Order: sequence, then C-alpha cells, then structure tokens
Amino acid sequence: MNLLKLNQEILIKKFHILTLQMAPRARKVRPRAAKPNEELANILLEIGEYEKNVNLQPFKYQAYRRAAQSLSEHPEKIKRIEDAKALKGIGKRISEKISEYLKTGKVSKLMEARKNDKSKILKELTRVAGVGPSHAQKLLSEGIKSLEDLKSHQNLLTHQQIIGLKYVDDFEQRIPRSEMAEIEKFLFEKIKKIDKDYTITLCGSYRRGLESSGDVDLLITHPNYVSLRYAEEYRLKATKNLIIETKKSPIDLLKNIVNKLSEIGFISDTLALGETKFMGVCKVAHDKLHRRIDIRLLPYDEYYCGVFYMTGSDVFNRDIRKIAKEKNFILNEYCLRKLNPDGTPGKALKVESEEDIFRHLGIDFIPLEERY
DNA sequence: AATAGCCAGCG
DNA sequence: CGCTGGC
Repeated sequence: MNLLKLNQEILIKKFHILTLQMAPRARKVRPRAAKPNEELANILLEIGEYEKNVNLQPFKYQAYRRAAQSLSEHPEKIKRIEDAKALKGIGKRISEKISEYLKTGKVSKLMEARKNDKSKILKELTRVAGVGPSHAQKLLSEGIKSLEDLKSHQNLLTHQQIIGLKYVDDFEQRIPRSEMAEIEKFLFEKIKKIDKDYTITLCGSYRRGLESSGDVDLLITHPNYVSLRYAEEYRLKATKNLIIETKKSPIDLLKNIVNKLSEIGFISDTLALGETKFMGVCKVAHDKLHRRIDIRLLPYDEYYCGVFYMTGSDVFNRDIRKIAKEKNFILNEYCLRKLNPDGTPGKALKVESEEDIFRHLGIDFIPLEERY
C-alpha cells in the first residue's frame, strides 16, 4: 500500500460528506445601516470609472473605489471636509473633490466627464465582456462609436469579444439566488455522475448567502490532483492516477467536465479553456438567461484555501490576511504558512476545511453570512 | 507601489 | 518565445 493511496483514502473519507459544500440559506435580514453618504460615494465611483476607462488609470480607479467604500460605510452624513479627511482612503486630491461637492453639490470633473463624447463611447464599448479600456480606445480610433457599429464590424473583435457582444444584455443582469441554487444542484448531479470523487463548491457572493450574484464561480477538485509542494512533502511520484501540478502531463479533470457540460447543452460558449481554468457561458433552463461561468480546478491539498479566497468578499480577504500577518502567518489563495523568525515562510499547514484556517490562526470561525 | 495568475492573441 | 490585455 503506497503512501499516496493511504493519504487519498484518508482524505476521501474525511471529505466525502463535505463533497458538496452547501451554501447557506439566504440572509434573512441583511444588517444594513442607512447610507447617508451614498450619493457622494457614487459620484466618486463614477469619477473612478472615468479614470479607468478614459484615462487608462486603473490605480486611480482603485483609489476612488476605496474612498467610495469608506464613505458608504460611514454611518453619519459628511458635512465638513474634516470629517471626510479622517476616513481612510481619502487623501488630498479626493478631498478636494469632496470639498467641491460639499460647497456646490457637484463635482466639475464629473460634469465634464459626463458630457465628454469620448468617455460616453468608451463606457458603452466596455460593456462588452472582453473589451477593456485599451481595446475600447483602439476601436474608437477605428471609428467604432456604439454597440451597433460593433455588431456590423465583428471582424475587429476576438472570439471572446464576439461572445461578449452577443450576450451584453444578459451579462448585465444579476443572477437571482434561486437560479444559483438551481445551477448548483444541476452541476452537482452532472459532475458526480462523471466521477463521484469530484468535490465542487459554488463560491463568490452566493456562498456568502447574498440574494443575487454577478456570475457563477465554480471550484472543483479531485483527489488525483495535488500540488507540487504536497507531492514533494510526501515524496509522491506522478502516476497515471496521480497528477502533480506543473508536471507537464495534460490534466483532463477540467476538460472532462467542460466537455460533458457542453454536450448536454448547459455550457453554450467557451471564452477560454486551459488545464486549470475555464471561462465561458452557461444557461440552466430555457426560460433563463445566459450567464458567465468560471470553473477552476484546484489541487486537492489547496482546495480549502482556494475556496476561502474565492468566497471573499475581497475586503474580508484583505482583513483576514492582515490578521494572519499580525500573527506571523502568511495566507494566500493556495496555502497557509507560519513565518519563520527570519520572515521566510515555513511549510504549508494542513488545511482540510475552512475551519482549519481559522483554527490555525487562533480566531473564531466567521460564518459565511458575515464575511463582508 | 498598488491582487495574482491564467488564458488568448499577437508579433 | 515574451508581451499585453482582460478577467
């Protein structure tokens, strides 16, 4: 009996009942404070989008987003500029905008951006999935001014963008929780039929219990696929039954699923398909819209760090990673490691559930519904 | 200096 | 191959 087999059996036993990580019931009451600064926050967000899409300034966009986030979380209406400056993420330039807003009720930079034709067109073009600020500028320079123009000049688009254009309207619609649950059930049944050892988890806001989601984010794993780190630690050798990450043997674990889901008509389009990541389009029933779906294959030993990370929220992830750092751990998408006195990371800790992450960090488990 | 890494497409 | 863009 080799070590691998033993390990696998233990893991499989342990994981079997958890194979489908059921998402929690929807939040009953979302503890939602009033948002007295929402208008201001939205103005900043809009300026941020302008910086990103028109001025190609993604970092300014991030800065505006952070500021907007601070403001919308702040429970009291900002009346004086000093109150705003005290919030995190609000520095000199942004507080100037807030000052102007407090005095006049508007921000001239935004007013100019709104009446700027170029920015209107770029905003319209970037509605297409796969068209970012850079492509949008290029399209504009070739005379494309609207989605209508794009429809008649598809030769200017990549395959991804053609699909994005085809479904622009669908992709802008949120996915109701009930439909997410239907998708989850469907995927579970179909994937288990391919191979019962697959573990699958629908992550993102759905897993946190929100009433709607932007897209479908599915993580999958299989005991036959482990990380290189894990293989080295247990001195595992790749075999026909064990695939080790980064060993250049083709991994079919994802493709098998994608092929099957395409065959039965659930997946309608493929945007990108590699060995570990699929991006595409799905539709769960005729009366439903087309939805963006990502499927990621993770090594078995890294699964729960991945699930934790992909469940978010991103703000929550940042907070937890900070706590980890304070306690001399380093947490990322793949693993949790204790830092040595010299600051280098030690061996990956065993993480076989999300609870393990909290346990290692010495903090109480934070329920899915509370991960803002 | 800013999240990170996968995939497509291009030269 | 390495780079860029998008997500």
